[in-house]
Amino acid sequence: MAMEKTFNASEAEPRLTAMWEAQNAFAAGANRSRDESFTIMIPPPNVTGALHVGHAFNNTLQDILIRWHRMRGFDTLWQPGQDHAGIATQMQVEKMLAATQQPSRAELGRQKFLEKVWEWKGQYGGTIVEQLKRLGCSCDWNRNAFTMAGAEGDPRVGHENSPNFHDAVIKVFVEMYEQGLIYRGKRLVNWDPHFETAISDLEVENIEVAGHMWHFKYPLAGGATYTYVEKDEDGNVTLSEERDYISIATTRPETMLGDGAVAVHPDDARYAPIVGALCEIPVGPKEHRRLIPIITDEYPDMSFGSGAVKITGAHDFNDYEVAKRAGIPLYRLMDTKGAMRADGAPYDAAATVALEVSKGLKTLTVSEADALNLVPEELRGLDRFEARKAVVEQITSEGLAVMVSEEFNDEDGETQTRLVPYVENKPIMQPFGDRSKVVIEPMLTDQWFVDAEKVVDPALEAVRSGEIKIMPESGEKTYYHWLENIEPWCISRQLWWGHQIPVWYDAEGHYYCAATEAEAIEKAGGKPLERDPDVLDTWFSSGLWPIGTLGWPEDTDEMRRYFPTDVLVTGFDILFFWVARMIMMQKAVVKEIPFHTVYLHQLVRDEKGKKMSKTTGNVIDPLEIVDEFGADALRFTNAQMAALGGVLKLSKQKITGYRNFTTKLWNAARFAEMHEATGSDGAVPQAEATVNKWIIGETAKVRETVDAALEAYRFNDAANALYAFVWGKVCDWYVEFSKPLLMDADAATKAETQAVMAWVIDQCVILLHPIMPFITEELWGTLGSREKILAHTDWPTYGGELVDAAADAEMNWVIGLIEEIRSVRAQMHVPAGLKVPVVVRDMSAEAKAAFEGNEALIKKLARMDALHGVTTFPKGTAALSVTGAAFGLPLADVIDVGEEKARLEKTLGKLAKEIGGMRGRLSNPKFVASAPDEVVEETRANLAEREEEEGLMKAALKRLEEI
RNA sequence: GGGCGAUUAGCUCAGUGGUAGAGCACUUCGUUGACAUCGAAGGGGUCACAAGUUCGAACCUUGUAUCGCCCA
Repeated sequence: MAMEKTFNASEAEPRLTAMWEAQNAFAAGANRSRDESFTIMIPPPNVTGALHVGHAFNNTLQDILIRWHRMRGFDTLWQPGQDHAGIATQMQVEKMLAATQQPSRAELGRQKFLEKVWEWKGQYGGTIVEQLKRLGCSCDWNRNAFTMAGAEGDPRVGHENSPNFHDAVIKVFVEMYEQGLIYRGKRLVNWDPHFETAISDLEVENIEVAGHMWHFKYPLAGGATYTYVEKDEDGNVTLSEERDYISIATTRPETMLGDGAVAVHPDDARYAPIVGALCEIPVGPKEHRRLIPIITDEYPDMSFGSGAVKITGAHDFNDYEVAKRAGIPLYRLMDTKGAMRADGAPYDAAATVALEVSKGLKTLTVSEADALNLVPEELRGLDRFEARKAVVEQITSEGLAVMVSEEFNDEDGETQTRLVPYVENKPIMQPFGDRSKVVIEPMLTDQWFVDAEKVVDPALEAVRSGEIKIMPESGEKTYYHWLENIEPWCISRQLWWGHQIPVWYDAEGHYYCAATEAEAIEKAGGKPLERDPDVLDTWFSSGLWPIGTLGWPEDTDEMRRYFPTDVLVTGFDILFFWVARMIMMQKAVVKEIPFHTVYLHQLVRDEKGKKMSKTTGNVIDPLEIVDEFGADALRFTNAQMAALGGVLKLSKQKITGYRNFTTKLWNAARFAEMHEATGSDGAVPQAEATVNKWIIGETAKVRETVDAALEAYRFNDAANALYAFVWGKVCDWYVEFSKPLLMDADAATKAETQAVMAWVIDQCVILLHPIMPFITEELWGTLGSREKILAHTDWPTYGGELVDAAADAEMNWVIGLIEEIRSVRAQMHVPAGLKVPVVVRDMSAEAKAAFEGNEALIKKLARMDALHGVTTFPKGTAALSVTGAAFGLPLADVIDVGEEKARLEKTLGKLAKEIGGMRGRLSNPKFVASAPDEVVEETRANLAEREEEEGLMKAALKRLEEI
């Protein structure tokens, strides 16, 4: 049956996917023929996820590595699975509930809500798996894992093979707790007022927004005054005045209510007279104004603002450090929604206690300070941004804002000056939740932390020693930088969807960490206990992905065979979130590295380099691309743009180009099929004809290039080499060369060429399979009856031994001659269909042999008829710039002397430039002395060739001038 | 402010010391028996700038400029 003109991807892809699946072709160990294993853990996409271009890119690279190793006979495992994605999933399900008019999360309660989430997961969690299959991903789908598999409520639908994942997570928490690597503490954390949970530093995005800086006066206690003196650089006094206040600048006036002190730099002479004094927070009921001390600390920047900083330890990370150093109490002002607190005792009672603390009459424990609500009654319950407005208004109306003069035009258009509150409009960096997009509030809360400093050293050492290699290398620098400055990792989340923390509390607030409630009760001596309602950060469990998916803590066969895994392919953006934590946790838990290589890539962007986003409308949907162009085109594009460390710009135009490449390959195969040159047995064919020897050598070269490129994770090099080989060598030259041999040559040559052609096409298909699995598997089946599917076909191992240097040289000369004839024809406007004679003189024996050995090919491809040996060129002959002989096209009738002169002069110009450079180098004794011999030799040989060409061209030009 | 990276053809980008490359776009020609999702032939670059190292620099070093990303 004749092949269609193009590959029908939309018909073939699902059929091939089903075929692979029916054969269980991607099972761990499939096509295994050697002992070494090769394992990749998929970066688990969120269960809420839909395939985007980033997944498509990332998984294409993994699949290339996996298919390549599987064909090479490694014991190969690509472990798939999904991440439960705490916040994202909880958010998604809540949205669904709202959209379908079901009871909300709060109305349902924890138990019922979690049932809904599991139900939702069962329904939609498999979406991404199907999408990855459409891309051709050869994961062992029967092993599909889930980071919450085995957790309470898991109905075990589907086929997760890792019911232990939850047990593994709990076991690790308990062990790390017992080793003192996990602790509970009241610390300042990033609080997300939308989701009402703590989040880690990494989940915060600092974004520059337009903000204001207010300047307020904090009056000194009891109306005290001091002389405020400002000096310039030379020490000359520029300002001296009596002040009864200290000036403070802030971008967050609402937090003034929680101030515990004002800090100035110890070297700041301006405030030296009042250090140790008390000043008044200028907000709240007059009769209960709080007094706070003026202290010194290295933190304030003398040149910034007034040089004095208010210290609100419970709502700012820098202030928190200052407060801790100076023993300043931390007063929390807000509730979980980011509104001003409405709990606790009335303001006057709380303010009275705080005043005693400021005066040193009383000290508070952290929780006593936290219990104190210092929000005045009229602000209680107000949203933090509303409270800000109220505070500013109150201070300003009381005349305690710092005033500056401003020019304005009055009714008559006259310029006047007036005093206005000093408010600077300036960009400020504001923290936002990466999921909720609301302003994050630093908040003092009780949370669980991993003492990262204690587990960081083995992780640093693993990379420093080279045990783990991060590619590109710049990733290692980033890795060191972060790990060397690591902060405690807040791992508790006030969510419901996730691994519930295995800690139970008794009525007195003592807590017991254990794998099960029964064990905890036992530890508590039988007391009734209540479990910590919080769940673990999703990244805590995904940090255990490499071992959890292999059945740890059980001593499984898979753990022994596939762990440590080999390569992790993932985005740069989760280097800290996930990669570093996996290394830390695997090192802490099983004392081994999780993988030896990390391949980091950039974000996939649009063709202009912009981030894809729904609002910009530049999102490319990989599934639409697959529909339109086929998965292979998208995959080839992904591989082609995967330069190490490169920016990834995806464009439809590029994809179209590689879709065209699949058509090209298809048609080369179709040509082979038409000439019964298909279905080799895989053995390298024996060849007599130079052209066949040559293409066998070229094939061997490209196999070596592809292997070397993939070995070095240079996917772009592998893709480009294959593209250049298939299109530029096989299609452009070999298929064309083969035509006279297949159609007009003797039976033996024809048979040989059929065998070589069949082998070459098969090799193209094999070598392209990791990148383009569908079209190649289809061709494999179409072109022959095979013992094994292509995905299980052995990867070739031939190499340089197949390269025949003489054949190589001869074919390069033939190609050069053909190109030169074509070029002269085109420039001399010889009609494309016209066959022309060629004249030659001074032909070397080599050139003669090369010409005669390939006469049929040359004549066909250059559209020439006979070659005439001559002693002198006839008038009007255009000379060819080829070595080994003086060829010419006798074009007396058609030649345009002017054009030919211009052509020759241009060629001579180019030659002169090259020759000049080479002569210059060779005449420099230092070059000859210092450069490697082979470079010198190469230059000499090159120069001789160019000089020969130059001689021919000069002679031709001279003849032309005689006409 | 700190860290990392980039700057090469009109565009998008490869190129780790030895003759500046690819794809796309562009121009001209083409119904030659695989392919018009194609073929042939062309035009197009002071490798950001400056100084240095070297026989030799797009590549190494230093500085400058511009842009990007991450972290404060």
